[in-house]
Amino acid sequence: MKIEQDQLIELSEVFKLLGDPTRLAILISCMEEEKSVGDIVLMTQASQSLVSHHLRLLRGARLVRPRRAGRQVFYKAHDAHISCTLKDMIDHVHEEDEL
Amino acid sequence: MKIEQDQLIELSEVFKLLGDPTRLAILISCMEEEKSVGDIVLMTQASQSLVSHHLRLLRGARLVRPRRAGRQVFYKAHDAHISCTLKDMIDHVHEEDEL
DNA sequence: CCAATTAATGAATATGTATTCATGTATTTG
DNA sequence: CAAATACATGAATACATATTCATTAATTGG
Repeated sequence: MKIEQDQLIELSEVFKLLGDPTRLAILISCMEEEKSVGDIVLMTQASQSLVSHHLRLLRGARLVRPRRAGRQVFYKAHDAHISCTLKDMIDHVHEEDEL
Repeated sequence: MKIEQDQLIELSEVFKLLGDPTRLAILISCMEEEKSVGDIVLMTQASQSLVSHHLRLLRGARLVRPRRAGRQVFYKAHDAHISCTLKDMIDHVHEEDEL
């Protein structure tokens, strides 16, 4: 397995973003359908401010993308590949429980 | 996508481990074949101590497994699923470069 | 325009963690 | 057994980052 230094860092930065439970929950919550920030706040039980901060990071890494609709902003997982990888790993975690 | 709180945390802890470039490099370096700690030190250009510390974390999460042979200890990626996910994402990073 | 709602931001803090340095442990060889 | 090699560990430090609090910006409805 070969990998350049740049790519290594790039990759680890994505993992780092997925490595916080709150942020991971946020990403998962808008993996299948668009969710408003308010929705995400409710689902994750995190403060509005914290959710916004995390969303900014996820946006910055292009892991989610925003769509403004009136005063609400809807977020959705940006990349299908990320979604699939996530689903795979979630399934993996589920399987482990069944052993 | 449903996921329990426990699993969310478990999953984010795995990502957190992959989220450090040095540790990710270490894991990648022993993804296909066993590598001694010394080999890993050479490949990653990190200090022996740092490599050992990271290996302990990776061991703790069962991401790698050790095998002692004389004075050397060989490490290898523990789980095929992790390896596959990693390969997928590395391939993904490669593809992005070609766009 | 004003008030209300929804989201984003900046600064401050508290906590976590990557890295180093010095040292300790296991194993082999002479 | 002594010395050398290969790896692990603990404490200390430096750095990063998650979270909160207070405030600001954007948008809509009255």
